[in-house]
Amino acid sequence: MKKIRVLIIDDERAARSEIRRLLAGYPDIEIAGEAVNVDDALKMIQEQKPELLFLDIQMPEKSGFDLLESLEEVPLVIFTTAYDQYALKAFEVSALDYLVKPIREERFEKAIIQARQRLGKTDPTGQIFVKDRQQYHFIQWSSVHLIESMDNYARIFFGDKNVFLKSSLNQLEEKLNSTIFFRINRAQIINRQYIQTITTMDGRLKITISTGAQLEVSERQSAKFRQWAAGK
DNA sequence: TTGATACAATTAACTCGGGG
DNA sequence: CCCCGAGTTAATTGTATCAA
Repeated sequence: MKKIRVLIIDDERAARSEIRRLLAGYPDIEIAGEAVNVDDALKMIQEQKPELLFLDIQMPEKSGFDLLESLEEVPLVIFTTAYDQYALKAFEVSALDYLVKPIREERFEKAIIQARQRLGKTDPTGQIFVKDRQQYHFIQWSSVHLIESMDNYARIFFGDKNVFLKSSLNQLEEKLNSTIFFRINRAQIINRQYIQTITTMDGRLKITISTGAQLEVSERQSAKFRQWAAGK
């Protein structure tokens, strides 16, 4: 069985060893390391590429949220916090799970089971963590149907929401899985899994995505799009 | 020192028309 | 359907500026 590699991030020694102790009962989980602050965690994540984080939210200097925001690829996250669930709800974060300290064993097991399930489902696109105004979002790339350029930023549409990301379309295009995402013109990237209909009006391709939005593919990209669509 | 904002320069992408 | 060229548009990047 493939082991799940986890990283424990907490400024308090006691909290880290508590998680270590709880994890001892799970042979399929391997502790890739411990970090005591966000900067250390950043380094370790880049080196170790853990699949799961146990992340404390409140830490001196930078918070757990700050850490996630600065990551290009965000692993699964189980927040560990002294806040109660209701206080956390205020953040509107939809994490894999929250564990409120002190952590009960049954509760911990539940979280682990969820993590196993999520890791079992292969999600090829991964997720990002974005703050938009007062809201934090975990965004699965697979849930993103449209990305539009807005000045130097990108507006990412997912579900019925959208957020700004401090990144240009070019940068996103490079990093995104090109088998799923396609640049239909210089201002828009679409997720091809959300394409509903493709029509052609005097040579121009028009795509309707599942939100009902009608998008025009530029002439140049139309040619590439045909190739790409044929490629699969 | 950082971060946000503004503007100008660059350049890729765009449209349109004309031919294979 | 595809390619080419000329002229236009706008996304992106770099530089400057100002506030915290």
